[in-house]
Amino acid sequence: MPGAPAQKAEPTATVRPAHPLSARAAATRQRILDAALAEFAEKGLAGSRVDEIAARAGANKRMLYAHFGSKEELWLTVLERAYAAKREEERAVAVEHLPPPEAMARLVAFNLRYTARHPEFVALLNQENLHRAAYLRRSEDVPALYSPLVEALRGVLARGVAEGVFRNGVEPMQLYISILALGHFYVANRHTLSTIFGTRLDTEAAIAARETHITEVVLGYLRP
Amino acid sequence: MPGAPAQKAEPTATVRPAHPLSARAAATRQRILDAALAEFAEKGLAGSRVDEIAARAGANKRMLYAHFGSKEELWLTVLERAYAAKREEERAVAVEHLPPPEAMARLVAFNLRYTARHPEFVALLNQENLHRAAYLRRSEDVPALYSPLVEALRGVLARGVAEGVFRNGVEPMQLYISILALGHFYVANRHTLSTIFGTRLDTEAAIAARETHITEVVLGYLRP
DNA sequence: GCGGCGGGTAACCGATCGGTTACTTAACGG
DNA sequence: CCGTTAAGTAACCGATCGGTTACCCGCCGC
Repeated sequence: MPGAPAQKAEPTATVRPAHPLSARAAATRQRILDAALAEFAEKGLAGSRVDEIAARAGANKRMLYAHFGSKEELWLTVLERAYAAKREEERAVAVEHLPPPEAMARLVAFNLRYTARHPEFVALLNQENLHRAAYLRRSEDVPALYSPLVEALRGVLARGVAEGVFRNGVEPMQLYISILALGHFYVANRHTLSTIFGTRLDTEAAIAARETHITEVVLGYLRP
Repeated sequence: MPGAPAQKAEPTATVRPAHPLSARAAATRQRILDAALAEFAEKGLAGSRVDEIAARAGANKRMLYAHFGSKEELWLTVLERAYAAKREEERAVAVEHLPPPEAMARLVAFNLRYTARHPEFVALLNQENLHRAAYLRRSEDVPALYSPLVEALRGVLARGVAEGVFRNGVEPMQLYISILALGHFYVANRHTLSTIFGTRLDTEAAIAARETHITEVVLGYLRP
Protein backbone atom coordinates (compact mmCIF):
# COMPACT_ATOMS: atom_id res chain seq x y z
CA MET A 1 0.00 0.00 0.00
CA PRO A 2 1.05 3.61 -0.35
CA GLY A 3 1.76 3.67 3.31
CA ALA A 4 5.39 2.86 2.65
CA PRO A 5 7.34 5.14 4.95
CA ALA A 6 10.49 4.57 2.96
CA GLN A 7 10.24 8.16 1.80
CA LYS A 8 13.58 8.83 3.36
CA ALA A 9 15.54 10.31 0.47
CA GLU A 10 16.90 12.54 3.24
CA PRO A 11 16.50 15.81 1.38
CA THR A 12 15.42 17.54 4.54
CA ALA A 13 18.70 18.43 6.14
CA THR A 14 16.86 21.54 7.14
CA VAL A 15 15.49 21.50 10.63
CA ARG A 16 16.00 18.65 13.04
CA PRO A 17 14.11 15.75 11.58
CA ALA A 18 13.33 14.75 15.17
CA HIS A 19 10.77 12.09 14.43
CA PRO A 20 9.84 10.63 11.06
CA LEU A 21 7.15 13.27 10.52
CA SER A 22 3.76 11.96 9.46
CA ALA A 23 2.42 12.32 5.96
CA ARG A 24 -0.01 15.01 6.96
CA ALA A 25 2.62 17.01 8.79
CA ALA A 26 5.04 16.63 5.92
CA ALA A 27 2.41 17.89 3.52
CA THR A 28 1.70 20.92 5.70
CA ARG A 29 5.38 21.59 6.00
CA GLN A 30 5.74 21.43 2.25
CA ARG A 31 2.81 23.76 1.66
CA ILE A 32 4.34 26.24 4.08
CA LEU A 33 7.67 26.06 2.26
CA ASP A 34 6.02 26.61 -1.10
CA ALA A 35 4.00 29.52 0.22
CA ALA A 36 7.06 31.01 1.88
CA LEU A 37 9.08 30.75 -1.31
CA ALA A 38 6.40 32.63 -3.21
CA GLU A 39 5.94 35.26 -0.53
CA PHE A 40 9.64 35.81 0.08
CA ALA A 41 10.39 36.07 -3.62
CA GLU A 42 7.57 38.54 -4.04
CA LYS A 43 8.13 40.80 -1.08
CA GLY A 44 11.56 40.03 0.31
CA LEU A 45 12.29 38.92 3.84
CA ALA A 46 11.32 42.12 5.63
CA GLY A 47 8.32 42.68 3.39
CA SER A 48 6.86 39.23 3.90
CA ARG A 49 4.29 38.53 6.58
CA VAL A 50 4.15 35.23 8.39
CA ASP A 51 0.37 35.46 8.61
CA GLU A 52 0.24 35.78 4.86
CA ILE A 53 2.54 32.82 4.39
CA ALA A 54 0.43 30.68 6.69
CA ALA A 55 -2.72 31.78 4.89
CA ARG A 56 -1.26 31.02 1.47
CA ALA A 57 -0.25 27.62 2.73
CA GLY A 58 -3.74 26.96 4.01
CA ALA A 59 -2.08 26.40 7.33
CA ASN A 60 -1.85 28.15 10.64
CA LYS A 61 0.85 30.36 12.02
CA ARG A 62 1.26 27.97 14.90
CA MET A 63 2.27 25.19 12.53
CA LEU A 64 4.71 27.47 10.79
CA TYR A 65 6.45 28.11 14.08
CA ALA A 66 6.24 24.45 15.09
CA HIS A 67 8.08 23.48 11.93
CA PHE A 68 10.52 26.31 11.54
CA GLY A 69 10.83 28.16 14.81
CA SER A 70 11.06 31.63 13.37
CA LYS A 71 10.60 33.68 10.26
CA GLU A 72 14.35 33.77 9.76
CA GLU A 73 14.79 30.02 10.10
CA LEU A 74 12.05 29.61 7.54
CA TRP A 75 13.90 31.99 5.26
CA LEU A 76 17.10 30.01 5.60
CA THR A 77 15.31 26.76 4.86
CA VAL A 78 13.65 28.21 1.79
CA LEU A 79 16.98 29.58 0.61
CA GLU A 80 18.78 26.28 1.05
CA ARG A 81 16.06 24.44 -0.80
CA ALA A 82 16.21 26.90 -3.67
CA TYR A 83 19.94 26.34 -4.00
CA ALA A 84 19.48 22.60 -3.73
CA ALA A 85 16.82 22.64 -6.42
CA LYS A 86 19.11 24.44 -8.83
CA ARG A 87 22.01 22.15 -8.04
CA GLU A 88 19.75 19.22 -8.71
CA GLU A 89 18.87 20.38 -12.18
CA GLU A 90 22.45 21.31 -12.89
CA ARG A 91 23.53 17.76 -12.27
CA ALA A 92 21.32 16.64 -15.10
CA VAL A 93 23.20 18.81 -17.58
CA ALA A 94 25.51 16.38 -19.31
CA VAL A 95 28.17 18.04 -21.39
CA GLU A 96 31.17 15.73 -21.16
CA HIS A 97 30.40 14.02 -24.42
CA LEU A 98 29.89 17.20 -26.42
CA PRO A 99 32.45 19.17 -28.41
CA PRO A 100 33.65 22.05 -26.19
CA PRO A 101 31.86 24.86 -28.04
CA GLU A 102 28.56 23.01 -27.98
CA ALA A 103 29.11 22.04 -24.37
CA MET A 104 29.81 25.65 -23.46
CA ALA A 105 26.75 26.85 -25.32
CA ARG A 106 24.66 24.36 -23.42
CA LEU A 107 25.98 25.55 -20.08
CA VAL A 108 25.28 29.16 -20.98
CA ALA A 109 21.80 28.39 -22.26
CA PHE A 110 20.96 26.21 -19.29
CA ASN A 111 21.81 28.97 -16.92
CA LEU A 112 19.72 31.56 -18.69
CA ARG A 113 16.79 29.24 -19.06
CA TYR A 114 16.85 28.07 -15.48
CA THR A 115 17.08 31.62 -14.29
CA ALA A 116 14.25 32.75 -16.54
CA ARG A 117 12.14 29.81 -15.40
CA HIS A 118 12.85 30.53 -11.76
CA PRO A 119 12.78 34.26 -11.12
CA GLU A 120 12.04 33.43 -7.47
CA PHE A 121 15.53 32.07 -7.19
CA VAL A 122 16.91 35.34 -8.46
CA ALA A 123 14.77 37.34 -6.07
CA LEU A 124 15.89 35.17 -3.18
CA LEU A 125 19.53 35.63 -4.07
CA ASN A 126 19.19 39.38 -4.29
CA GLN A 127 17.53 39.51 -0.93
CA GLU A 128 20.19 37.35 0.62
CA ASN A 129 22.86 39.64 -0.73
CA LEU A 130 21.05 42.59 0.78
CA HIS A 131 21.60 40.81 4.08
CA ARG A 132 25.25 40.31 3.18
CA ALA A 133 24.69 36.58 2.93
CA ALA A 134 24.15 36.50 6.68
CA TYR A 135 21.78 33.56 6.52
CA LEU A 136 23.69 31.62 3.91
CA ARG A 137 26.78 31.83 6.05
CA ARG A 138 24.85 30.21 8.84
CA SER A 139 23.90 27.33 6.62
CA GLU A 140 25.55 24.07 7.45
CA ASP A 141 25.98 22.85 3.92
CA VAL A 142 27.52 25.88 2.33
CA PRO A 143 30.16 23.71 0.69
CA ALA A 144 27.38 21.88 -1.10
CA LEU A 145 26.37 25.18 -2.62
CA TYR A 146 29.41 25.09 -4.79
CA SER A 147 27.75 24.47 -8.09
CA PRO A 148 28.46 21.38 -10.16
CA LEU A 149 28.48 23.83 -13.04
CA VAL A 150 31.83 25.21 -11.94
CA GLU A 151 33.47 21.84 -12.32
CA ALA A 152 31.66 21.13 -15.55
CA LEU A 153 32.82 24.48 -16.83
CA ARG A 154 36.39 23.84 -15.78
CA GLY A 155 36.34 20.53 -17.64
CA VAL A 156 34.88 21.95 -20.82
CA LEU A 157 37.33 24.81 -20.73
CA ALA A 158 40.31 22.51 -20.37
CA ARG A 159 39.11 20.28 -23.18
CA GLY A 160 38.55 23.26 -25.43
CA VAL A 161 42.02 24.59 -24.79
CA ALA A 162 43.55 21.17 -25.37
CA GLU A 163 41.73 20.86 -28.66
CA GLY A 164 42.83 24.33 -29.64
CA VAL A 165 39.30 25.66 -30.06
CA PHE A 166 39.35 27.87 -26.95
CA ARG A 167 41.74 30.61 -25.97
CA ASN A 168 44.22 30.04 -23.22
CA GLY A 169 44.43 31.55 -19.74
CA VAL A 170 40.74 31.88 -18.97
CA GLU A 171 40.02 31.91 -15.28
CA PRO A 172 37.19 29.43 -14.68
CA MET A 173 35.77 31.30 -11.71
CA GLN A 174 35.64 34.57 -13.61
CA LEU A 175 34.00 32.92 -16.59
CA TYR A 176 31.53 31.16 -14.34
CA ILE A 177 30.57 34.45 -12.72
CA SER A 178 30.24 36.03 -16.14
CA ILE A 179 27.96 33.30 -17.41
CA LEU A 180 25.79 33.59 -14.33
CA ALA A 181 25.80 37.36 -14.72
CA LEU A 182 24.73 37.40 -18.35
CA GLY A 183 21.58 35.49 -17.51
CA HIS A 184 20.91 36.54 -13.95
CA PHE A 185 21.12 40.27 -14.47
CA TYR A 186 18.71 40.11 -17.36
CA VAL A 187 16.12 38.33 -15.25
CA ALA A 188 16.78 40.20 -12.03
CA ASN A 189 16.44 43.60 -13.63
CA ARG A 190 13.82 42.80 -16.20
CA HIS A 191 11.35 45.25 -14.71
CA THR A 192 13.56 48.32 -14.62
CA LEU A 193 15.09 47.40 -17.98
CA SER A 194 11.66 46.94 -19.49
CA THR A 195 10.58 50.31 -18.14
CA ILE A 196 13.63 52.08 -19.49
CA PHE A 197 13.73 50.41 -22.88
CA GLY A 198 9.99 50.23 -23.25
CA THR A 199 9.98 46.59 -24.31
CA ARG A 200 8.88 43.43 -22.59
CA LEU A 201 11.86 41.26 -21.80
CA ASP A 202 10.09 38.26 -20.36
CA THR A 203 8.49 36.95 -23.52
CA GLU A 204 9.80 33.74 -25.05
CA ALA A 205 11.01 35.69 -28.08
CA ALA A 206 12.96 38.12 -25.93
CA ILE A 207 14.52 35.33 -23.90
CA ALA A 208 15.46 33.44 -27.03
CA ALA A 209 17.11 36.57 -28.41
CA ARG A 210 18.97 36.95 -25.16
CA GLU A 211 20.09 33.33 -25.34
CA THR A 212 21.45 33.84 -28.83
CA HIS A 213 23.32 36.94 -27.78
CA ILE A 214 24.96 35.66 -24.62
CA THR A 215 25.96 32.42 -26.30
CA GLU A 216 27.65 34.47 -28.97
CA VAL A 217 29.35 36.60 -26.36
CA VAL A 218 30.81 33.64 -24.52
CA LEU A 219 31.79 31.63 -27.57
CA GLY A 220 33.08 34.73 -29.33
CA TYR A 221 35.22 35.57 -26.35
CA LEU A 222 36.58 32.05 -26.07
CA ARG A 223 37.84 31.91 -29.66
CA PRO A 224 41.62 31.52 -29.59
CA MET B 1 -15.30 85.55 -4.59
CA PRO B 2 -16.58 83.88 -1.53
CA GLY B 3 -13.83 83.27 0.94
CA ALA B 4 -12.76 79.89 -0.15
CA PRO B 5 -13.61 77.43 2.57
CA ALA B 6 -10.61 76.74 4.69
CA GLN B 7 -9.14 74.58 1.96
CA LYS B 8 -6.20 74.05 4.21
CA ALA B 9 -4.22 76.60 2.22
CA GLU B 10 -1.99 74.37 0.17
CA PRO B 11 -1.08 71.23 2.03
CA THR B 12 2.39 71.88 0.70
CA ALA B 13 3.74 68.94 2.59
CA THR B 14 4.98 68.21 -0.82
CA VAL B 15 7.58 66.53 -2.87
CA ARG B 16 8.10 69.52 -5.06
CA PRO B 17 10.27 72.25 -3.61
CA ALA B 18 7.55 74.38 -2.13
CA HIS B 19 8.92 77.57 -3.54
CA PRO B 20 12.25 78.95 -2.35
CA LEU B 21 13.19 76.60 0.46
CA SER B 22 15.57 78.18 2.90
CA ALA B 23 19.17 77.12 3.24
CA ARG B 24 18.50 75.38 6.50
CA ALA B 25 15.52 73.51 5.13
CA ALA B 26 17.46 72.52 2.06
CA ALA B 27 20.26 71.19 4.23
CA THR B 28 17.84 69.15 6.31
CA ARG B 29 16.23 67.81 3.18
CA GLN B 30 19.61 66.79 1.87
CA ARG B 31 20.61 65.09 5.10
CA ILE B 32 17.36 63.15 5.05
CA LEU B 33 18.00 62.07 1.47
CA ASP B 34 21.51 60.92 2.30
CA ALA B 35 20.34 59.05 5.35
CA ALA B 36 17.51 57.48 3.38
CA LEU B 37 19.86 56.34 0.64
CA ALA B 38 22.05 54.61 3.18
CA GLU B 39 19.17 53.05 5.06
CA PHE B 40 17.29 51.91 1.96
CA ALA B 41 20.42 50.42 0.40
CA GLU B 42 21.17 48.61 3.62
CA LYS B 43 17.77 47.25 4.50
CA GLY B 44 15.56 47.63 1.47
CA LEU B 45 12.30 49.55 1.37
CA ALA B 46 10.28 47.30 3.65
CA GLY B 47 13.19 46.77 6.02
CA SER B 48 13.93 50.45 6.49
CA ARG B 49 12.46 52.46 9.35
CA VAL B 50 11.50 56.08 8.96
CA ASP B 51 12.47 56.75 12.56
CA GLU B 52 15.90 55.38 11.84
CA ILE B 53 16.24 57.51 8.72
CA ALA B 54 15.26 60.62 10.62
CA ALA B 55 17.69 59.76 13.40
CA ARG B 56 20.54 59.15 10.95
CA ALA B 57 19.78 62.46 9.34
CA GLY B 58 19.86 64.21 12.68
CA ALA B 59 16.39 65.35 11.85
CA ASN B 60 12.87 64.64 12.98
CA LYS B 61 10.26 62.40 11.48
CA ARG B 62 8.00 65.39 11.15
CA MET B 63 10.47 67.05 8.80
CA LEU B 64 10.79 63.89 6.79
CA TYR B 65 7.06 63.87 6.21
CA ALA B 66 6.99 67.61 5.58
CA HIS B 67 9.53 67.20 2.80
CA PHE B 68 8.50 63.92 1.28
CA GLY B 69 4.99 63.09 2.37
CA SER B 70 5.49 59.38 2.78
CA LYS B 71 8.06 56.66 3.01
CA GLU B 72 7.30 55.62 -0.54
CA GLU B 73 7.65 59.12 -1.95
CA LEU B 74 10.98 59.35 -0.20
CA TRP B 75 11.98 56.06 -1.79
CA LEU B 76 11.06 57.32 -5.22
CA THR B 77 13.02 60.52 -4.71
CA VAL B 78 16.07 58.62 -3.53
CA LEU B 79 15.80 56.28 -6.49
CA GLU B 80 15.52 59.10 -9.00
CA ARG B 81 18.49 60.84 -7.51
CA ALA B 82 20.58 57.69 -7.64
CA TYR B 83 19.81 57.30 -11.32
CA ALA B 84 20.53 60.96 -11.94
CA ALA B 85 23.86 60.70 -10.15
CA LYS B 86 24.97 57.83 -12.32
CA ARG B 87 23.79 59.56 -15.48
CA GLU B 88 25.77 62.58 -14.44
CA GLU B 89 29.02 60.66 -14.15
CA GLU B 90 28.31 58.82 -17.35
CA ARG B 91 28.18 62.09 -19.24
CA ALA B 92 31.74 62.75 -18.24
CA VAL B 93 32.93 59.60 -19.96
CA ALA B 94 34.30 60.85 -23.25
CA VAL B 95 35.00 58.12 -25.73
CA GLU B 96 34.33 59.68 -29.10
CA HIS B 97 37.96 60.49 -29.72
CA LEU B 98 39.28 57.05 -28.81
CA PRO B 99 39.88 54.09 -31.10
CA PRO B 100 36.82 51.81 -30.80
CA PRO B 101 38.49 49.03 -28.81
CA GLU B 102 39.89 51.46 -26.28
CA ALA B 103 36.60 53.32 -26.16
CA MET B 104 34.76 50.08 -25.54
CA ALA B 105 37.21 49.08 -22.82
CA ARG B 106 36.66 52.39 -21.14
CA LEU B 107 32.89 51.99 -21.18
CA VAL B 108 33.16 48.51 -19.70
CA ALA B 109 35.62 49.59 -17.03
CA PHE B 110 33.63 52.69 -16.16
CA ASN B 111 30.56 50.63 -15.54
CA LEU B 112 32.30 48.15 -13.29
CA ARG B 113 34.10 50.84 -11.36
CA TYR B 114 31.03 52.97 -10.86
CA THR B 115 29.08 49.96 -9.73
CA ALA B 116 31.82 48.87 -7.34
CA ARG B 117 32.08 52.39 -5.98
CA HIS B 118 28.33 52.63 -5.51
CA PRO B 119 26.96 49.37 -4.20
CA GLU B 120 24.02 51.37 -2.84
CA PHE B 121 22.91 51.98 -6.40
CA VAL B 122 22.96 48.27 -7.03
CA ALA B 123 20.99 47.57 -3.86
CA LEU B 124 18.44 50.19 -4.81
CA LEU B 125 18.00 48.72 -8.26
CA ASN B 126 17.50 45.23 -6.90
CA GLN B 127 14.90 46.46 -4.49
CA GLU B 128 13.09 48.34 -7.18
CA ASN B 129 12.98 45.24 -9.32
CA LEU B 130 11.53 43.33 -6.41
CA HIS B 131 8.70 45.83 -6.61
CA ARG B 132 8.47 45.22 -10.34
CA ALA B 133 9.68 48.75 -10.98
CA ALA B 134 6.42 50.04 -9.57
CA TYR B 135 7.95 53.26 -8.27
CA LEU B 136 10.17 53.87 -11.26
CA ARG B 137 7.16 53.62 -13.52
CA ARG B 138 5.53 56.38 -11.51
CA SER B 139 8.52 58.61 -12.02
CA GLU B 140 7.93 61.54 -14.30
CA ASP B 141 11.33 61.55 -15.91
CA VAL B 142 11.65 57.92 -16.85
CA PRO B 143 12.77 58.89 -20.34
CA ALA B 144 15.71 60.67 -18.77
CA LEU B 145 16.72 57.37 -17.22
CA TYR B 146 17.77 56.16 -20.60
CA SER B 147 21.48 56.12 -20.11
CA PRO B 148 23.85 58.25 -22.19
CA LEU B 149 25.95 55.11 -22.23
CA VAL B 150 23.56 53.44 -24.62
CA GLU B 151 24.12 56.09 -27.22
CA ALA B 152 27.85 56.20 -26.57
CA LEU B 153 27.93 52.45 -26.97
CA ARG B 154 25.95 52.60 -30.19
CA GLY B 155 28.40 55.12 -31.58
CA VAL B 156 31.51 53.19 -30.63
CA LEU B 157 30.01 50.02 -32.01
CA ALA B 158 29.22 51.64 -35.34
CA ARG B 159 32.67 53.15 -35.60
CA GLY B 160 34.30 49.84 -34.77
CA VAL B 161 32.29 48.03 -37.41
CA ALA B 162 33.08 50.71 -39.98
CA GLU B 163 36.77 50.43 -39.22
CA GLY B 164 36.57 46.68 -39.48
CA VAL B 165 37.78 46.08 -35.92
CA PHE B 166 34.43 44.91 -34.54
CA ARG B 167 32.19 42.14 -35.69
CA ASN B 168 28.97 42.91 -37.48
CA GLY B 169 25.40 42.49 -36.35
CA VAL B 170 25.78 43.22 -32.67
CA GLU B 171 22.58 44.41 -31.06
CA PRO B 172 23.47 47.53 -29.02
CA MET B 173 20.79 46.96 -26.42
CA GLN B 174 21.88 43.39 -25.81
CA LEU B 175 25.51 44.41 -25.55
CA TYR B 176 24.60 47.24 -23.21
CA ILE B 177 22.71 44.87 -20.96
CA SER B 178 25.63 42.46 -21.05
CA ILE B 179 28.13 45.12 -20.07
CA LEU B 180 25.91 46.22 -17.22
CA ALA B 181 25.45 42.61 -16.21
CA LEU B 182 29.14 41.74 -16.11
CA GLY B 183 29.78 44.43 -13.55
CA HIS B 184 26.48 44.65 -11.74
CA PHE B 185 26.08 40.97 -10.97
CA TYR B 186 29.56 40.80 -9.52
CA VAL B 187 28.83 43.64 -7.13
CA ALA B 188 25.24 42.71 -6.38
CA ASN B 189 26.09 39.14 -5.48
CA ARG B 190 29.47 39.69 -3.93
CA HIS B 191 28.35 38.38 -0.56
CA THR B 192 26.90 35.08 -1.68
CA LEU B 193 29.70 34.60 -4.20
CA SER B 194 32.30 35.33 -1.54
CA THR B 195 30.66 32.82 0.76
CA ILE B 196 30.56 30.13 -1.87
CA PHE B 197 34.02 30.66 -3.29
CA GLY B 198 35.59 31.52 0.02
CA THR B 199 37.36 34.62 -1.32
CA ARG B 200 36.81 38.29 -0.81
CA LEU B 201 35.59 39.91 -3.99
CA ASP B 202 35.48 43.50 -2.88
CA THR B 203 39.21 44.14 -2.59
CA GLU B 204 40.88 46.40 -5.11
CA ALA B 205 42.87 43.43 -6.41
CA ALA B 206 39.74 41.38 -6.96
CA ILE B 207 37.97 44.23 -8.69
CA ALA B 208 40.97 44.88 -10.91
CA ALA B 209 41.02 41.18 -11.86
CA ARG B 210 37.35 41.39 -12.65
CA GLU B 211 37.94 44.46 -14.78
CA THR B 212 40.61 42.67 -16.78
CA HIS B 213 38.39 39.69 -17.31
CA ILE B 214 35.22 41.46 -18.40
CA THR B 215 37.14 43.76 -20.70
CA GLU B 216 38.64 40.70 -22.34
CA VAL B 217 35.22 39.13 -22.62
CA VAL B 218 33.68 42.10 -24.38
CA LEU B 219 36.63 42.87 -26.64
CA GLY B 220 37.16 39.18 -27.33
CA TYR B 221 33.54 38.82 -28.32
CA LEU B 222 33.61 41.88 -30.54
CA ARG B 223 36.53 40.67 -32.65
CA PRO B 224 35.36 40.25 -36.24
C1' DG C 1 -13.47 2.17 21.99
C1' DC C 2 -10.51 4.80 24.27
C1' DG C 3 -6.94 7.47 25.75
C1' DG C 4 -2.77 9.75 24.53
C1' DC C 5 -0.56 12.61 21.48
C1' DG C 6 0.75 14.78 17.33
C1' DG C 7 -1.48 18.10 14.40
C1' DG C 8 -4.40 22.05 14.17
C1' DT C 9 -7.10 26.47 15.66
C1' DA C 10 -7.98 31.03 17.35
C1' DA C 11 -7.50 34.47 20.39
C1' DC C 12 -4.16 37.15 22.40
C1' DC C 13 0.27 40.07 23.50
C1' DG C 14 3.95 43.26 23.65
C1' DA C 15 6.66 45.72 20.52
C1' DT C 16 6.90 48.34 16.61
C1' DC C 17 5.93 51.25 12.81
C1' DG C 18 4.15 54.69 9.56
C1' DG C 19 2.00 58.71 10.10
C1' DT C 20 -0.21 62.86 12.83
C1' DT C 21 -1.08 66.47 16.21
C1' DA C 22 -0.16 70.02 19.45
C1' DC C 23 3.25 72.83 20.58
C1' DT C 24 8.02 75.34 20.72
C1' DT C 25 11.94 77.74 18.62
C1' DA C 26 14.45 80.37 15.21
C1' DA C 27 14.61 83.70 11.39
C1' DC C 28 13.86 87.90 9.25
C1' DG C 29 11.52 91.89 6.97
C1' DG C 30 9.44 96.20 8.47
C1' DC D 1 12.21 94.70 18.50
C1' DC D 2 8.45 92.40 17.25
C1' DG D 3 5.09 89.75 14.85
C1' DT D 4 4.46 86.42 11.30
C1' DT D 5 5.77 82.22 9.61
C1' DA D 6 8.79 78.51 8.45
C1' DA D 7 11.57 74.90 10.78
C1' DG D 8 11.83 71.75 14.39
C1' DT D 9 10.30 68.80 18.54
C1' DA D 10 8.03 65.31 21.21
C1' DA D 11 4.35 62.88 22.48
C1' DC D 12 0.84 60.27 20.71
C1' DC D 13 -2.24 56.91 17.75
C1' DG D 14 -4.21 53.17 15.33
C1' DA D 15 -2.74 49.37 12.78
C1' DT D 16 0.25 45.76 12.33
C1' DC D 17 3.44 42.09 13.08
C1' DG D 18 6.25 38.32 14.89
C1' DG D 19 5.61 35.21 18.20
C1' DT D 20 2.91 32.69 22.18
C1' DT D 21 -0.68 30.58 24.90
C1' DA D 22 -4.64 27.98 25.88
C1' DC D 23 -7.37 24.87 23.93
C1' DC D 24 -9.52 21.34 20.62
C1' DC D 25 -9.74 17.45 17.29
C1' DG D 26 -9.05 13.12 15.11
C1' DC D 27 -6.00 9.39 14.14
C1' DC D 28 -3.43 5.64 16.10
C1' DG D 29 -1.99 1.54 18.85
C1' DC D 30 -3.61 -1.16 22.40
